[in-house]
Amino acid sequence: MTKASDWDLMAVPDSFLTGKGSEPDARQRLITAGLEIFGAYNLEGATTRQIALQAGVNQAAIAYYFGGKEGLYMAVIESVVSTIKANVLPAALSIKERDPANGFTPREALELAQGMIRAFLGTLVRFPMASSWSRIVMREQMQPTKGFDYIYENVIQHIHQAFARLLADATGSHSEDPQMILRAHSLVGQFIIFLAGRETVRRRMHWQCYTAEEARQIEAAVNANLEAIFLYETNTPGKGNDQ
Amino acid sequence: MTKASDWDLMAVPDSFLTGKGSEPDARQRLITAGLEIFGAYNLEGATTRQIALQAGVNQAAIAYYFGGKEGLYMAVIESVVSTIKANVLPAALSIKERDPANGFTPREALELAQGMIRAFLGTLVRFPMASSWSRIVMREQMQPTKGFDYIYENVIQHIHQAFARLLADATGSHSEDPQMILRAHSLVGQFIIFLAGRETVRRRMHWQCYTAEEARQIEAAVNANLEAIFLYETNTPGKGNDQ
DNA sequence: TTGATTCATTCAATTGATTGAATAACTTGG
DNA sequence: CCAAGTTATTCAATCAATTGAATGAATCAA
Repeated sequence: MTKASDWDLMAVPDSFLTGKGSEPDARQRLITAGLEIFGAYNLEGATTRQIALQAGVNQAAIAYYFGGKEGLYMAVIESVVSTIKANVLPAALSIKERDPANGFTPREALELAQGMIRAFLGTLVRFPMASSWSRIVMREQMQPTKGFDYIYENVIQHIHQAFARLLADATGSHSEDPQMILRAHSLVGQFIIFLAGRETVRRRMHWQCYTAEEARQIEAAVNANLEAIFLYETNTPGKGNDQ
Repeated sequence: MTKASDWDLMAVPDSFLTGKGSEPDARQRLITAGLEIFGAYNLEGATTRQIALQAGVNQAAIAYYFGGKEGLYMAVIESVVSTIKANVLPAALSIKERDPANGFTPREALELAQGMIRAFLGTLVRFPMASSWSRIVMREQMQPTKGFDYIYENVIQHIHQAFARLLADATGSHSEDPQMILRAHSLVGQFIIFLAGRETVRRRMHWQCYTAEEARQIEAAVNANLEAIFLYETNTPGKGNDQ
C-alpha cells in the first residue's frame, strides 16, 4: 500500500502478460505486492492472504487475474525480467553481437565490463524493489522453477555471454572456450556476490541496505579486481597462465 | 533411506547438540534426511512427514528428538557447520591469526588463497550432500534466521577475514580497510558463485553436478583470476589503482 | 519393573482455491 | 440522454487439503 507508491515509477507495461491492457489497479497492485512478499519469503512461504492484504485487494483477485498463486509468481518474474531487460541488457547485447573478427582491446574490454557493472549497480540502487528481485532470482538458482527458464533465457544468458566475450578478447582467447566461460562465471561472481551474499556483506560492512554511496564503494572495489584480471596478462611479460 | 548410507561417512559427532550421546540411529537419520529435504526445498517448503518418510522414522520422532521442525532445522545447520569447520576452517584461522607485523608476500598470499579454494572445492566434491549445504546457506543469506548467526560466526566470518588479510598483504593495504574488505568480498564471490549461481553454471556448462573433474576446471579458472588479482600490482610499474 | 523410544491416530490451525452474490463499469437500443 | 442489459470486477464466506504438533497406547531394553 504505502510501499506501492515508490514502485509505480517502474511503469511495467504488463500489457504483454495476458493481452488485456486496461487494468492498472488491482492487477498491478498484486504484482507489486507479490514481488515484495515473494521476495521477503518465498513461493511456499508467502501466503495469498498476505499478498492480498499488502495489495489491498481481495484474496480471490489472485485467482481471478492470475489463475492462482503460481500464476502470480510467474507474472512477478516476468515483470522483473522486463525491467532488468530495459536497464542492463542493451549493453550486453551490443557486446555479444560485436563482429568476432573485430575484437576488443584489453582496455576497451575492461571499460565495457566496468560500464556494465556500473549499470547493474545503478539499477540496483535506483529501484527500491531490487532487493526483492535478487532474492527471488537467487532462490530460483537454488530451486529452479519454470520461472528460471524465463530469467535465464531473457537475461542471465546474455549477460554471461557478454562477459565471456569481453574476457576472451582481453586475454586473447575464445569466448566459447570452456575455461574462458568458467573464468567469466568467476568474474560475474565478483559483483553478484553482493546480491547472493547480501547478509554477509551487511554484517561485515555494518550496512543496512545498498544506497548510492554503498554502490559507489562496491563499484570501486570490483573495478580494482576487474582491472587486474583484464590487464594482468598484458602487463606481465611471461604471462603465467593456468597451472 | 537409501540416500542416508552415502552420507554416513561424514560421521558428524552430534553429541554436542543436546548432550545426549548414544542415539546413533533415529536421531542421526533425521538430521541426514533433514539436510536433504531442507536443501531440496526449504524451511517452509519441507514437510515433517516428508522428512520422517525419508529418514524411515515416525513423524513424531522429530518433536521427540528436536522439539519440532525448527529444532531439527537448527540441528541440521549445526551439523553442516561442524563439518565445514573441520574441513576448511583450520587454514583460515592460521592465516587470520598470523602476526600482522609479519606480512605475507604477494606470491605467498596467492598460494595460500589458492590453497583455501582448493580445500573448499575439495570439500564440495568429497561430500555428496554439499549441494544441500550450499542451498541451505544461500537461502539463509536471502532470508536469515537465527541459523545464519551460527553459520556466520563459526564459518563465514573467519573465511572472509582470512581472504581480506591475504589480499591486503598482497596489495600492500590493511585488512580492516573497508575498501579492502569489499575487494575481499568480491574475491570470495569468484568461487562462491559456483554455489550461488549453480543453476546458471549448470546450464552454461551442461553439467549435471560437481564431480572431481568439474572441480578441477573450476579451480583452474578461479586460480587464473586470482593470480591476476594478487600479482597485478606487483607486476605493473605504474600501478593504476581505482579512478 | 522402569524408563526410553516408536507408533498410529487425532487435533487445531492454516493453506490455496472456489463459490455465488453484490457491485461497478460499460454497451446497446430507443 | 436514458434505461435495460451485459460484462467485468470485488467481496465475504466456505471448502477440502495439508500442515506441525500432540496424544496415549504399544514396544523395547535394561
